[in-house]
Amino acid sequence: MLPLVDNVEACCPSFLTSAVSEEEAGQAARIFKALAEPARVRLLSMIAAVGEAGACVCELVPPLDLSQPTVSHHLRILQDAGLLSRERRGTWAYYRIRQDALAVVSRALLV
Amino acid sequence: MLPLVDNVEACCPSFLTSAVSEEEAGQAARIFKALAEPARVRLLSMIAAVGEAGACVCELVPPLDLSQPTVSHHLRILQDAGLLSRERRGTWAYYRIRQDALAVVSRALLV
DNA sequence: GGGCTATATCGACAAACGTCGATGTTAGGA
DNA sequence: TCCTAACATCGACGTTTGTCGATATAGCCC
Repeated sequence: MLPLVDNVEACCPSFLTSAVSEEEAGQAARIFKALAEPARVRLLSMIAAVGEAGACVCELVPPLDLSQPTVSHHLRILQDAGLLSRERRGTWAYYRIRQDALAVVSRALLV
Repeated sequence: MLPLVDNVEACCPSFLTSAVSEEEAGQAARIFKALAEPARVRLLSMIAAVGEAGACVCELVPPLDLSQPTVSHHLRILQDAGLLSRERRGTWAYYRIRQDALAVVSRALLV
């Protein structure tokens, strides 16, 4: 699936200066929807905390009190939204924050 | 209902510097949930666009293709999240953006 | 190849959510 | 006081979503 945020400039202009179009609102809402779940906020936070090294799924499952399939499900949603990138190293999968994507969302909220 | 964002300093420290607690994640997620709907993004955008004057419900219903009760429902969710303030003037209800609340959310997303 | 480990996908189910029409509430005007 | 207008709440319905156990896939090692 195509990430919702793949280009810093293309998406989500500040919707506080002038009314956004129906399409822009839909794109913004889909990104916010990815963030609209405590488990996903914690995942994003934990992954951001380890920085460029990336966090593997095996580190992320225990802190959350959720099954491994559920954690994989949430990671996929964050990745589909363009907020995470995924990299395989051997048997493990490492997730990293896409800071540019978060910057876009952050900027969209400012006047 | 108590707004989720009623104090700029109290809520939502940046969750990108270090892992947030379970409770902080829940608070952040509830705010993002309020934004996780195209109709609500458009409402927020339209209300922000008119500035301090505030927007009355009668102006907000026609552009969205939704019934008046549904629009009232969305406005309530945004207000409960602390993103909007409401004021009655005669028969009309005027909604305004709470910029400080949006600033909190925006800052939480930055490194 | 066979077995083991890490992760992803599938199918199902309950809970949450968006939507509407109908109705309630509040305020202004005749 | 009665009527009308603006907005909010209620009750119901279909859809979406989070969750799990079971299963599939991918990759390492013996």
